[in-house]
Amino acid sequence: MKMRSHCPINFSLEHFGDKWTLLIIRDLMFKDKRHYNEFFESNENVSTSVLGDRLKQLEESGIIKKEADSVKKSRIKYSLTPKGIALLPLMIEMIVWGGTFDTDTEANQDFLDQANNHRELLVSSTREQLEKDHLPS
Amino acid sequence: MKMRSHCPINFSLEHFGDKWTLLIIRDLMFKDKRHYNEFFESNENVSTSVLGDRLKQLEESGIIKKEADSVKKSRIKYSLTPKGIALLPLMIEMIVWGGTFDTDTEANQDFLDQANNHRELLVSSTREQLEKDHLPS
DNA sequence: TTATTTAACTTGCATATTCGAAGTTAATAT
DNA sequence: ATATTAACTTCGAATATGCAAGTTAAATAA
Repeated sequence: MKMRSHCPINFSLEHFGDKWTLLIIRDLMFKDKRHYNEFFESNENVSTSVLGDRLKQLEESGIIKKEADSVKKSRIKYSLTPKGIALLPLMIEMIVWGGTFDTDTEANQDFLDQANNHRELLVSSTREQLEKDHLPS
Repeated sequence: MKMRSHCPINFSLEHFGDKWTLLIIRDLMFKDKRHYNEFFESNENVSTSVLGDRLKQLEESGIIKKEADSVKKSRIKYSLTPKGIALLPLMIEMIVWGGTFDTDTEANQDFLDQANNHRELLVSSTREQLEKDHLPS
């Protein structure tokens, strides 16, 4: 990967500084989506070519991983890695900022209140659940 | 602004989901840069056309504002608005993630330690300083 | 006073990236 | 045997980006 600089913000942007990558992470993290077609059916209408490309890049950078679904072996299941789960605090801040400044937000008010008033608890309980669902046991 | 959805994460991405916007915010927030040519001279080599476009969009969405420099009246000074200062927690999480996973990071280790161990204090003290420097008194 | 420099853009064009529609492959389900 | 589901690939068109050059207006230097 060609890096413009080793500024940590730039490093983050090189990994997910585009309009689509974090929507896939959102689906994995907060919407229990684990399959290609579920990402494809999201509200924001990603195209198959962009979706395929982003999934590939996320896997290459170790943020997600693919595995055969335990039920149907032809089906591919996507999981967050520890590096992907580490994006949780950032994602929460994205929700807080967007939920605060979009007058028509769909953000859950309880979630916003929790994020504002009991952030540590929200982060740790969500992280625990993600580790159960995504990391090998 | 055409919005793909009112998901708060999508709302955030519509505002700064690209490779350049948050680098301008970084310069304003952490590097004391307040002028066009200072942003232009950043390590990441933004082109003038993209820089001009992003400054315009950030102003239109109320994240930054322009004003005449108090010293030279021909000079334009950029400031963060409250909506821009509200990006501070998000920016700190970008620094933490990037600083954690880039083996060659330039991130300041003290800053990372503070963000990990005394986050509230780091946020509030930085916010206070930004309010002094950027908001009208 | 004239010339040069600085600052903040704007424009035009070549290149690169992204998009959307359609096609492909392989494994089920009927 | 046929249809459907899932996960992609491919390709031309639309869009965004990068680069060089040009513009404007004020400030400083000769």
